[in-house]
Amino acid sequence: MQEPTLLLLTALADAPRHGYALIQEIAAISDGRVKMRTGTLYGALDRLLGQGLIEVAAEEVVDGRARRSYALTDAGRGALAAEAGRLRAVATEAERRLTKIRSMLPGKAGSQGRPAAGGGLS
Amino acid sequence: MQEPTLLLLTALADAPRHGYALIQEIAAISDGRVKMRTGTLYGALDRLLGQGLIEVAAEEVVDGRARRSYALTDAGRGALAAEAGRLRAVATEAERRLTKIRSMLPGKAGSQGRPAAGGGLS
DNA sequence: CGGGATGTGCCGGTTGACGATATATGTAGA
DNA sequence: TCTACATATATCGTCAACCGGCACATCCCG
Repeated sequence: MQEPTLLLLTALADAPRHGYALIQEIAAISDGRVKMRTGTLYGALDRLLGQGLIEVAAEEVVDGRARRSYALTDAGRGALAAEAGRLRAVATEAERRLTKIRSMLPGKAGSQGRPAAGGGLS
Repeated sequence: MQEPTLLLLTALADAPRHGYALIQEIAAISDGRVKMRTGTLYGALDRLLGQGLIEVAAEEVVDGRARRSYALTDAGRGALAAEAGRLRAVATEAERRLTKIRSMLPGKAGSQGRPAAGGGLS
């Protein structure tokens, strides 16, 4: 799962939303850094519908415009929770390693350079 | 940046490593869930070399086998730190939203359903 | 009447991940 | 000895996903 997809599921995590609202919500979540295009959005929406991670929550007409709302399914909630946990673990591990190397003085770091790789993440 | 690439940079974050060691390190980091193939590895390595995020740290011959070690550049460290921070923020936000919806009792959750989306992430 | 916001949808290009495959040496077991 | 496996690097073609761009339609404001 890539970041746009993660952002999309995150934007749906607390309430059902329709496509255009998702674009704005994702911009808000990412502090304006990610401006998802409609090509990405509707492609991902179709894919996630096919995977059963989201479902169509409502199809209404507001001011003459069709508006289709999407919601997370239980599978989608599970997938999002698993993905978020995994990514946060990797991110934490990356930050831990970056911090560690900064705390080591330059020159002859041999013995402490490679701390037992296994089991680091739970 | 996708997850395999993130894992690759993470595996290089505390010490230089050569290709085959990276595959094992990534398996360890991900608790055995990610078994990176050589196709993915060397493709990503070439790409990251081109982007200046990693560099060749050593080229030696051990037991008749060529062994090329890679290390993170300063740019690579910066990119990894930025990426890890961003992903952790999104993951945390996803978990916050998932938790929130679970804490709400069914029926008439209208007023608290949509808390000002902006600024949530710093 | 024009432009911008709202709203959904498709198409083609590019990138990156992946499985398969090739090559080569050292080590352990049948 | 011969075979299989771990170590080690590298290339190829395919496929999924993201992305920019475009098209279409309605509403509001100037």
